[in-house]
Amino acid sequence: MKNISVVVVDDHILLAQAISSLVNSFDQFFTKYLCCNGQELLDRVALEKILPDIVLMDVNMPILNGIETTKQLTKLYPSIKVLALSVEDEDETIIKMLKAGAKGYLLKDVQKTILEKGLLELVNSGFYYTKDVSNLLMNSLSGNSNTIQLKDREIEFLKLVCSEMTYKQIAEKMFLSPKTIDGYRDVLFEKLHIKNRIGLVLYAIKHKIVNIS
Amino acid sequence: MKNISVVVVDDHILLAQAISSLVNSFDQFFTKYLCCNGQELLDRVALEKILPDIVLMDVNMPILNGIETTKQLTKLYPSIKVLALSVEDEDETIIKMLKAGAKGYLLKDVQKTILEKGLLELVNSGFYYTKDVSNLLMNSLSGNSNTIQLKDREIEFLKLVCSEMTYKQIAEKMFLSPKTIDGYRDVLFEKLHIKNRIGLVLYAIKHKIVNIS
DNA sequence: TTAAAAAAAGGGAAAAACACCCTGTTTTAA
DNA sequence: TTAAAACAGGGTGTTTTTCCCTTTTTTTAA
Repeated sequence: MKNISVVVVDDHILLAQAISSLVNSFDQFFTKYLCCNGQELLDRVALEKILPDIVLMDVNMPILNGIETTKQLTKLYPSIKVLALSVEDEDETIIKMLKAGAKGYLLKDVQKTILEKGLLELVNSGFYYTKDVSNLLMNSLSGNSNTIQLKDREIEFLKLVCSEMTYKQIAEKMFLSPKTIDGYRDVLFEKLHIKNRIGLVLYAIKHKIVNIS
Repeated sequence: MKNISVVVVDDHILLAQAISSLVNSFDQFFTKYLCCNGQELLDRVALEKILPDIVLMDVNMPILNGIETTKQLTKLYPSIKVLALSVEDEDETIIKMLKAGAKGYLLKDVQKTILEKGLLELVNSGFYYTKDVSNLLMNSLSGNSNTIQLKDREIEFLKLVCSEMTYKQIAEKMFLSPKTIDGYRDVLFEKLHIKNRIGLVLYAIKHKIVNIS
């Protein structure tokens, strides 16, 4: 009966164990093992002869986050089905996760029956999208993808903006002229419909470009 | 055997159910019911003849958060033991929660055995503190409590600082002269050892005075 | 009830941020 | 291979922020 193996990846051990306990309460599923972060999962899977059927993956994790982990995992082992499980309901994050190869995305505030249903669907159909996620996907794919693309250098700049440094000091740190920094700032103001540096800080934090720990 | 009742309060239903499943796997404990937020808990408890023994309370919740809920709950029903369960490891939050009347504080990244131990201790001793929390309490009580106290108006100001408004606009919104706002800012710079407005924004976000949703 | 403390308001000036103009060079893509 | 886009930088002026001060008003406590 219990023939479908699940691996739970979550940096909060108690939560991982709790979810594992829940999974074990489902008829057809059992938890193979738990991992505290993405790196641990990749290391562990690499050593295995028999791969897990499903990985229940948290998105926000230290060391190697859910998105990166999913990217690498699905590339190396396309047969493993990743179901993202997160508190994060930002469109951008969901899209990123699905692009990375996740076969479904569940918010942590769904009912456990939904989780069971999701796992079953994943086995039967190979994917599972809730209505919300489907709608999101539709909008995203129908040209409406106004995902603002930031360049590497802009992201680097944004990180420094979220500090008490002046633009002059940021320029020094990036080995650029203060004038160039002026340019970066103005471009971002335009791109993000923002008026001042406070706006940049709020944007960077909201979109997790920097992490205030 | 299963004679100690536990109520789980967490806004993420799946997590509440998962933790509940875990609790039910412990010998002496059973989950009485789940709540999605503090208000729901208070309403429910008010209707009951037999109170739960233990409440496993998340700290960050919508509608009525863990701290406020604990305050009210322990005031009305001192016999109920609240065990805080959170991802939050900020000293300030922990102190607040314990001051509110929680009998223990567990991080969500502990082992499930610790949870079981905590629950047992709670029943036997009436409280359960991990080593970390004990140390924190010590430092906090031994005069070393340099918890920076912000005034209501300062908090109101800080919230507005975390927006794209200029100080002049903030002054208007608070019905004060821009010069008074200058004063507020300078006082906070001094208090928080900060150099500029960006510092204020970072502080406010880090200490959850504003919530970037 | 009076002295002290805190809150509110203000003047002035330097520094930083912002806005808008511009010129080249280097990459990228049609 | 050529046009467009991205990148780096310059000049100038305005606004906002920051940091000195001082003064008035309100609150608090002795």
